[in-house]
Amino acid sequence: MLKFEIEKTSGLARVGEITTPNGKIKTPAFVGAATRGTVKALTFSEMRALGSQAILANTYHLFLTPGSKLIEEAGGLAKFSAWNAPTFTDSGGFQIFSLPDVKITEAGAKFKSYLNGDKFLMTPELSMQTQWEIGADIHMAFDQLAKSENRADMERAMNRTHRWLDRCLLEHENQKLLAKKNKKPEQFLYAVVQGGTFLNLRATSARYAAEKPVDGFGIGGVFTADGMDEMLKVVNQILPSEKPRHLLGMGQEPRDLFIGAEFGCDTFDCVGPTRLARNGALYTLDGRINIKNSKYKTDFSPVDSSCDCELCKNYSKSYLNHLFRTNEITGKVLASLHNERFVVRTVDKIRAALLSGDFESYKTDFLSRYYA
RNA sequence: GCUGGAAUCGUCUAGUGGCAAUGACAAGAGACUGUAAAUCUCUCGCCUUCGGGCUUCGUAGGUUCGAGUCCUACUUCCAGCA
Repeated sequence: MLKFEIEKTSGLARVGEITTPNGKIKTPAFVGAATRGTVKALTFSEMRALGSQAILANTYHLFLTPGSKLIEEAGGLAKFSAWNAPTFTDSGGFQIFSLPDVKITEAGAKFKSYLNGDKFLMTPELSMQTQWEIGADIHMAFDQLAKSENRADMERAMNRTHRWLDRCLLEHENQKLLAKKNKKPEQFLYAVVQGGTFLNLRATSARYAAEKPVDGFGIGGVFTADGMDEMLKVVNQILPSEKPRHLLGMGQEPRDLFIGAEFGCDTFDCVGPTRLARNGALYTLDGRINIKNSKYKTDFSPVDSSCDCELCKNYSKSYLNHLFRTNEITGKVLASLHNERFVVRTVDKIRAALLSGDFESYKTDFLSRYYA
């Protein structure tokens, strides 16, 4: 069983520490999105320097290239990428939802490779096998997101997710035995809770997952902070408190992190910070700015004077504006560094505030300023 | 000096009688939440009560119902020859 120690709780919120074979994660924590085994535009030494504790890669992408067997041969994702710290893999379930031309049956999802059009069938079993080969510390169960907000669709996807979870667990147990025999480090499985915006479906899904011998939980299918507090309240009151919970894909908006932590989520991952950065949108305590705007051409102040990242300590908005206008790679690097630092630090401060009992005031101060 | 060729929105460019005029870049703005995303969308002559109105394709004339497109002259640039 995955080791998760809770240091303090406050309502549904908790401060804790997850121990993986590749190291510890102090929670709540923001996990960097490293879909292809890299956080776009950043090196892992930069990620470490900005305080990132863990990364999340994607089974689908790594399955296609370079292939999970190769990563296994290289010694697993943490070693292959030289990240050498805790790793998660997403199951590929999200790709069923987001890619065009995916056919879903009870068996699994027929994908078409975006690289060369090759067709293959991703099943719960194959996802588990692939994740074991990739060798991340924490795996996500292969799940299905509904393609509409329609209740019937949502319920169907949820039920399929549950049936697939059982298959994932069976395969995971097989892989666990195999690993033991081969003296490979243990790897852990999170079940994924679905149910969309329907609170009773969420409750059903949480109850289903709660009874399974999994190591933790992913909460999936969330796309907006609207109603997220109510949903998390329902789900996290049902999920056993002694196991960690990961809020899948949320964190582009700082409010997501506050709501997520307050209502009992321990880790977050999101592509938003780095994608926004590459596209010129930067977080500041006073809200998001678009560094490409002409008004920054002659603004020689830092992006966020309270930020301790490399960008804000050394460079001006004017310089970053110039890098973006001239499409210099370094602009995207510095912006990514800043945004990633911003979210990591925000979650770290949430952790500190929970510990000191100042969460409410920190939250109010931050959100009222950011969304003013 | 002669002989060809060319001048179109900030730049390059499409356009061979129905055109406020193509495309790219630049510029201005917006979007982005388990990443087929260093991507995508919108605006980009002036004015507008959003119906439309006005002024545009080097300059000046002309032909034509209609000219960026055809003709004449001029101006500038390019190439070749002297």
